[in-house]
Amino acid sequence: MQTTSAPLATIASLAAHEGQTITLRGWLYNLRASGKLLFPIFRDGTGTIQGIVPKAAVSEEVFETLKNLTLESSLIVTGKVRADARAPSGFELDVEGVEVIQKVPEDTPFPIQLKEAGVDFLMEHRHLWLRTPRQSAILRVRATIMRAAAEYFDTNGFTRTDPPILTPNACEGTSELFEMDYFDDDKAYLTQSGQLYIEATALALGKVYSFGPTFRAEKSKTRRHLTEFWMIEPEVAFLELEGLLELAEGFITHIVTTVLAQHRSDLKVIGRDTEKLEAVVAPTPTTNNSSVILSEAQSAQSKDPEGSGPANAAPNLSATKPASGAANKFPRLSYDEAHAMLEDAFAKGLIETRHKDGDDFGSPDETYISSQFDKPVMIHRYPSAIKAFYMQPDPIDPSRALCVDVLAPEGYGEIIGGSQRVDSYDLLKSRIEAHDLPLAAFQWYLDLRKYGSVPHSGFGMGIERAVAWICGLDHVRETIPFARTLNRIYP
RNA sequence: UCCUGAGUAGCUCAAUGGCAGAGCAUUCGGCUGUUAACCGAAGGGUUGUAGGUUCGAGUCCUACCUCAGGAGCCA
Repeated sequence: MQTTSAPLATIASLAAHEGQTITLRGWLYNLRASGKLLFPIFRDGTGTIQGIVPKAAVSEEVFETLKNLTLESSLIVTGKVRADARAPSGFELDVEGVEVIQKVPEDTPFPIQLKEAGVDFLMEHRHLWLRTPRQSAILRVRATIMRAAAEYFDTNGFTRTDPPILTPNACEGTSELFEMDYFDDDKAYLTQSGQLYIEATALALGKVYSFGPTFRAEKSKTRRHLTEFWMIEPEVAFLELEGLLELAEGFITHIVTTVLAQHRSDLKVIGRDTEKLEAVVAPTPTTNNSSVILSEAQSAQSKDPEGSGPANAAPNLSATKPASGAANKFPRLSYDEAHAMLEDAFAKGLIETRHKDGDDFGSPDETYISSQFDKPVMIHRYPSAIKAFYMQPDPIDPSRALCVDVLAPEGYGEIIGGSQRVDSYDLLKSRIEAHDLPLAAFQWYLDLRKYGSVPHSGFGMGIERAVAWICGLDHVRETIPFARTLNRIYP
């Protein structure tokens, strides 16, 4: 077998090798046989292609080797690339030679079947499940989402400053944190957010972001929760809430645009309806929709360039607009407007439980609200009482926090949570005390308000929820190579 | 922590309280254009665990274990 004489190629690049004899290195994904004609399907990590092996066209050895080969055996195959209308990808491989690297034993066949399988079984075999085309496609899209997210900040003047993963204590209690011994008598906790630390780096560097894993020991068992997940968090000095909303719009728009540009075929394998994603990044039409008018009024305020003081002097934020110049506005609702929408829906019998004014929104509430729009919806100014201690009160109504939750469309729920931060030393100190948090542990955080405090804002986006939404998945466990959930830490 | 549901062949699932079954996978045989191929045959079982009711339990009862979906909480 002269399998190494032909040039190496990947399946994804076969269109460029039509008519040539090439070598592929990969695995046997499936095998069909029809008498003296074999149809092996090869995969190599970049895609799959069907090979054609007529008994009369190859040596007895090659035919028998392939005929008896087991699924997921590793191999090197040589063949000629030929366009064929019958092939899903448009190309087939006329096999000329094959070299088996390792044959999967017949008595221990590859456990992941092409037919249906249950969640428990698949998760128990996650290390092998990853080989299936759909799972591979999801991981490729995830990689692009992570790259595009970092790229958006990298090209807009942000400096990446990653916070520690081991932290001395919680920012909001320790019950949701993973605890571990830290030498002698100390305890350490796995971070649940780098926010407090990047507030410090933002005041050092202006515009910063962090990107890394975070951990929550919440006993949540839902399609939206992992105990270990990745979060990307920007934090910007001299940025107020309205600017933060624009930042989130530009950020999400860039990510979705990039995925649509680079992963059409992967999204097709995953089964994603890309029209829903096109709608997200479509330039905002001028309409009479009240929430759009509201958002334009607000952004007009915040865009006032040298206007009302240092608070609006966020540097270069115009650079975060889409390069095309076309504005992509997401609908914006205040907490009160969202509550009114839910009241209306309850009155019409569209939701089962009535939302109580002053309470946070539940999952069914978020699902209803986001289903009213084809773009992500931004809900701002929640009651301070149900939000974190570090959120700046709205000067117009101090009972409201200058915060925002971004809900993904199609019922995917919250993917971004952010706020303008308290910048007054005295207010922050009283908030820490009111929340019964240990003042000593927050001394460094209070220092940030003592030495040149400025208005500043930031948000965090959970990568897995964003991937689940963009890929149209029904559970975040498929968005990360090895999901960590309440009941599973294997493999 | 609470609510709901599910555990039967390697996988996905059937089985009125009365003989433990099918499809896929595996093995063997057939088929020169198959698209999760198809056709024929074979092997494959401590019905999650421990008790209980009954002439008889996969099926009914109790406890426990495991998993799933949801609530709360969050990204």
